[in-house]
Amino acid sequence: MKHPFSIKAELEIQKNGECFLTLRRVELLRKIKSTGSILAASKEIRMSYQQAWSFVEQMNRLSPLPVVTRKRGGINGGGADLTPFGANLIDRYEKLQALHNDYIQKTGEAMLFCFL
Amino acid sequence: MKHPFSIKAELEIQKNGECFLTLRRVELLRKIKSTGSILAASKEIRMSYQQAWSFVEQMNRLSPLPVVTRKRGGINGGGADLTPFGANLIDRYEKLQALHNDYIQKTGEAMLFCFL
DNA sequence: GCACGTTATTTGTTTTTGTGAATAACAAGA
DNA sequence: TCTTGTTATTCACAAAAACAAATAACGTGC
Repeated sequence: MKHPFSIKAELEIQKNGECFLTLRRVELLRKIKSTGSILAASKEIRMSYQQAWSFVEQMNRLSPLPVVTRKRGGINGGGADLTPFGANLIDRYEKLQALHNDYIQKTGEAMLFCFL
Repeated sequence: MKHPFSIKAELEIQKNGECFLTLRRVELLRKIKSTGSILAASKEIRMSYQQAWSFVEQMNRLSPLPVVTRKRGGINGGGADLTPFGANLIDRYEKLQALHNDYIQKTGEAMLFCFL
């Protein structure tokens, strides 16, 4: 039997105080990788295309190297994909997130103690 | 310091998915303790009284024990103060926050690596 | 009873944020 | 040239959150 309290802490990577990477954005990147399209990715994770596009735009702008490559027109109307740098990025983020979850889970007990 | 990237992660304590405690709320609680008034506290941290009041209301509602005691009317028109439980709460939160900041600082390096 | 200052509550406005729809731009292939 | 499906862009609307102001409720001291 546990108390109904829990601790949440989402990682956010910033550049100059501007948001660069979050869990939601990594989710988007993962879908872009698997679908090859910003439009398809946004639909799958229930995000408006415009927001998905602006996230990609912002990440590319803040990043020292491009995260997503995009092309329009062509064989299938165009598409998008991750750069190797972008793929590396989500790997690192997910590992860090996993470590962080463990940490929160463990140290959070000390806090949640007082609710028993 | 080299690259302009940084990692942020704010602790949020929830009950049944509802927000119970955040850094901002602890800040409010601290000011309530020092001023003895929700109104004065809200002014000092530049938060509207209504928001401060609703935060206090929500925290008290979610907490197993009251966090803030309030009275209206009386000698100085009324006032508010922390319960011992509430005071204990901000102590724990701040310690946890400090530990967490250390952790983020340390493990974040592994992530920020790839921006060099 | 009246003044005082805070809590408590309501109402309307503003600001922010996200969304949906519509459209242009694009480049390959038929 | 025409079709196709995506990226890129704009605009108006919707939903949510924050805010300001006004007002009632309260209890102590005068």
